[in-house]
Amino acid sequence: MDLRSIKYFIALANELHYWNTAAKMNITQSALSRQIQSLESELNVVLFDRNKRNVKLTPAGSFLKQKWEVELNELDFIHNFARQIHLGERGTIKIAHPDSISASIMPDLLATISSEFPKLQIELVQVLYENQQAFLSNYKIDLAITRDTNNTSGIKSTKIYTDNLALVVPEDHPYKTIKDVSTLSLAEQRFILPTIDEGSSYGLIIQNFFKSFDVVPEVYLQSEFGSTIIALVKKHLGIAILPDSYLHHESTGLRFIKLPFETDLYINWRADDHNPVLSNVLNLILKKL
Amino acid sequence: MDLRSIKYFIALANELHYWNTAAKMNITQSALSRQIQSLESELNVVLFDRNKRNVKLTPAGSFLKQKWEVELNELDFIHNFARQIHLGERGTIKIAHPDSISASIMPDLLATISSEFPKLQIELVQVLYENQQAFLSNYKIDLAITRDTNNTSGIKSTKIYTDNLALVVPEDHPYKTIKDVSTLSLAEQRFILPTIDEGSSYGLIIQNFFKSFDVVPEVYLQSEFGSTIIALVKKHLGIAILPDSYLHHESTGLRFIKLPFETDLYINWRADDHNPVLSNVLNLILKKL
DNA sequence: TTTATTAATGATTATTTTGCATTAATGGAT
DNA sequence: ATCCATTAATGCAAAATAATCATTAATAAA
Repeated sequence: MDLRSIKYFIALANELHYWNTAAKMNITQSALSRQIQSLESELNVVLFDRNKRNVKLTPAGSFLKQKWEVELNELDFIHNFARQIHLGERGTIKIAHPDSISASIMPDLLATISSEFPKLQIELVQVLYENQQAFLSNYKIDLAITRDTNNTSGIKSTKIYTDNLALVVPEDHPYKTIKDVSTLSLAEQRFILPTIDEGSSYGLIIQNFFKSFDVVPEVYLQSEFGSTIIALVKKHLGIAILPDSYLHHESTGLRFIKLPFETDLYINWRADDHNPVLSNVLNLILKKL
Repeated sequence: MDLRSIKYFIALANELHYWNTAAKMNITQSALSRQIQSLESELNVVLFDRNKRNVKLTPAGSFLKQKWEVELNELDFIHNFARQIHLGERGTIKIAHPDSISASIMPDLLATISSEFPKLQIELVQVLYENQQAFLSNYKIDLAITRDTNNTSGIKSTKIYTDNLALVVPEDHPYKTIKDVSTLSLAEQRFILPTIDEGSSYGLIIQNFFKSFDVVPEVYLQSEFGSTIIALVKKHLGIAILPDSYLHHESTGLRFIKLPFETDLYINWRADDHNPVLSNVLNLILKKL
């Protein structure tokens, strides 16, 4: 049963006149007549009471007109919706991102995405470093923003941002600029550092910093979460090394001393993910870069 | 867009294999492939992610599968329902009937109809005599049971029942049988009679009764509704003449004296009404007669 | 590297739909 | 009553659409 013939039927049910309806539908009266006939024979329902002069809906026809109008509308809506999904304008995307950028580049990024695709639902997730890759592979997240490149096959990565490392100290700390930092004084500091995983390139950069001063830091506290680290520094429990982007967080009572070491931000996604939502968002991010 | 191709789509979405699906649907793989392609191009939505080896639903395809399954079910239900209406098994019929038969032949009639067409909805209406014809013509009722034949063009009538008139008196009334009734005593009675309309054949019969006794009755109360009349007779406010079928009503405290005058029952319907529900019901009634 | 599997596609055939011309029924006008 | 205009159905030919068969091309597995 063709939806087109149902549309013809509804038009005829409104006009109750074959010639007029056929004209409106841009077909001949003959074609319309046969369309209705085939509908009737397919349904085994007489739709119109008609003689050579008059056309009138039967009770069954009147019932079907009512119902079909609703159904056609519904289908129309569904098809439009599907088209939006196809175009990547609808749907959901789950993005994991590190805490450090939640106040700096994330707000910009989200604003851009949602102004370009206002119907898109974005879910933000904080995922522990060790789980990120698995979550991506298992479709628990669609996009991961990380400070490490991903070497897994099936996952693609691109660098999207670079920021400096900064030494984070309380406002009353003797370190005012980079020039105050020396091997001697560094060795006396107590450090609060992120949990550094084996082979993490982010961890490597931090190690490089210490190596450049030929110091092995006293690390007495570790946390995965930057906001925790910041709170601890504020309470004079130590000093920290964090990406510069934390400056965007609430940072009164703290001093960020920019260091000549850079840390990169990458986005990671499944190479074989053809979800149009993802490619749209990806394109947008890469275009903005 | 053909519903058949949507069914193919759903089958393929379940199988995710063209050859198997084509076999199940009794078409060739080539035909199925082209059906899906034409669906996709008509919708402007890619339904499956596929290469020469694998078939997988796209997000839009998966959405459509869900939605279309529901819609197809709905349509199926609608079409079946329409078929039943067509066959006159479903739908509604509105029947007007006089009060007098609501306890005698109506229950039988309704039982017959609803056992034959259990899905039929029957609406019973009490319509004032003067409105009956107009209501029928204006499609407010489909079937009118009356005590008068209908002379309007476009309305068909058939007699379905005949019953006797009866004199209705309180149990303690001196009239015990027809033999007690005389011109002299009749003239002393106070009568409660139905509102008698100009040209009503039912009214004519009642007039004939009085004429046969050469009496002009004292009518001091008139009511359209038999049950009201009966209540009044019970309270000794007068005596009445009613169709015998009122005997089936609650009638303790009353005596029905059968009179040698008959009143007929007719059914009336629109001559041009092709509603299958009506013709079914009509056939049933006429067959039972 | 070879083989088996499998979706797509070109060419042909079959089916369905359409348009044109005509027919037959019917309501209204004379 | 009769004729006329209107209008839905229909026979036939043409056009459009869909199906089949045979083949191709990609690819996962042996």
